[in-house]
Amino acid sequence: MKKVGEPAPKVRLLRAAAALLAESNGEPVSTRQITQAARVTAPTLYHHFGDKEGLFDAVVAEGFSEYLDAERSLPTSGQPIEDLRMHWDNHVQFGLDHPHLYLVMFGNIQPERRPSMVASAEAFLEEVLGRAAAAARLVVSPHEAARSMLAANIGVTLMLIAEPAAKRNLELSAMTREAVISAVATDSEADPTTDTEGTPSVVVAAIALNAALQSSHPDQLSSSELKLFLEWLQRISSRSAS
Amino acid sequence: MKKVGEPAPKVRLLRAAAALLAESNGEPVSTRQITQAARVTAPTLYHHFGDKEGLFDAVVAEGFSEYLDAERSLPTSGQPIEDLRMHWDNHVQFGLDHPHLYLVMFGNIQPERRPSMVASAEAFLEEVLGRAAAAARLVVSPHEAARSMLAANIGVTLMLIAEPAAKRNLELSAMTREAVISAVATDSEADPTTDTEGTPSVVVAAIALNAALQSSHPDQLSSSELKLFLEWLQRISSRSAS
DNA sequence: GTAGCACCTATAGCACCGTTATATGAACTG
DNA sequence: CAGTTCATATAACGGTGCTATAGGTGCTAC
Repeated sequence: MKKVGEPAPKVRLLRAAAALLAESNGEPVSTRQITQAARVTAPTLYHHFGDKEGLFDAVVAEGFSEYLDAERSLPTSGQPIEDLRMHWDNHVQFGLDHPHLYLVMFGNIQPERRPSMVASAEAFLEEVLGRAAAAARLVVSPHEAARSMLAANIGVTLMLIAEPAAKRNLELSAMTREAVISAVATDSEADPTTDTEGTPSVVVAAIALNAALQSSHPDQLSSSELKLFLEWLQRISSRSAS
Repeated sequence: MKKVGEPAPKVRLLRAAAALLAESNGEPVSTRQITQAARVTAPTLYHHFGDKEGLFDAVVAEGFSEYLDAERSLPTSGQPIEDLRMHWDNHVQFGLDHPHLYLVMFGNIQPERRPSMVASAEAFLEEVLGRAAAAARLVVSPHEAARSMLAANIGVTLMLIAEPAAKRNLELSAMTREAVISAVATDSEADPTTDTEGTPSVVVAAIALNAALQSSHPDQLSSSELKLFLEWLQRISSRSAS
């Protein structure tokens, strides 16, 4: 029987390691710090996890399962393309919420080391894309689409993590998201052969107009009108889910 | 007793560190290994680089300068969009050639740590995109286009590095490359209405947004807001800005 | 020359790290 | 109760990043 008030040493080790890794800004965390924070001595760590790396792997595995749980619990809107946007945004948000964990999960992947978890994430995204394919909205195979989207998603998230939180510009995410989605799927429900090249997505166009307006202000709108216009433009550009 | 044909200890340390880092598959490399390989004792390392991290930073800095040299020495084809493809592929190739270095350079970026080098890479890409913008082939500002392209480029390269060399599928790169480029630029010849150098004109962007809004209406704006928004958009589109 | 003076390198050692051989306690099984 | 197994603790080993101190080395000034 476990005591209710206090978690088992194994759990305390996991939590202490996760907490210390999250706090200490990427600098290495010693086993002594961890065991002390978990109020446990060294051999306990090695009894449960075999290794320092084993403990860290367990932390990463928990991070992945948390991420996958969040992904799986996202509702299905019925519009496959909209679902893609939701999952993309959820991925980015997870990275920004757990930056250090994310760096280990997606930024540090060694060849032949831990493809299993990333493969799971990829497989899940492929599943979502399978639904888009079933709705005849995909122009490439779900497998390739998933790889491309995940790659871009990771790149964007890493770049957002790397820059100071205050300066983060989520338009980078929205813009790249629309770029990849529009290359992989077709927006219109109708005939998939109709090309979408002539009309770029609303979000990209809104971002472009927003950027253009920064350098030259049109004289067709009064300043108050322009202010409201820019606000609406911002709303269209960011299109934050929820 | 100094041999003339032999590089200085500082250079030997740099080369030994780079070589050992490239060989030992991501596992940590000790200062003792490095100093022994460079046939030098510990204090020499600390005299020249102050720190183990200082030495590694120097290795990374050399990697970056090698990368930037390669980028800068790429010929200019005269077709800006084609240049973008070339630089994208060069980036990927660099990553596949120096996987461990690349992981440190682009996969491990800590917030507030070393943005200067990545910023240089971004600035250079922005420069290339500036030429595309000057040819009126850009739909968004060079700055945002550079960020988006670089993010996707990094994500793709990391994913390619992570999988076994035999199984690497470069179509992932080509596909994502075209996705980002086509979202950021237009393949067709220049539109004469474009006037500004860095960013496309407000009018062009407004027309694009107007067209995009015809096919899909955003749910961020109420119908009454949208009506007014479209009217203003029409006004901006009708005449060129001051 | 040689005295002074920066520079660069070596000897030897510190404090810390990950890890483990060994031992002790607790909990269940018969 | 004895036997077995699991979980934790004591104490220590070799390796690591790093440095206080001291010793060459090549220069310029006299």
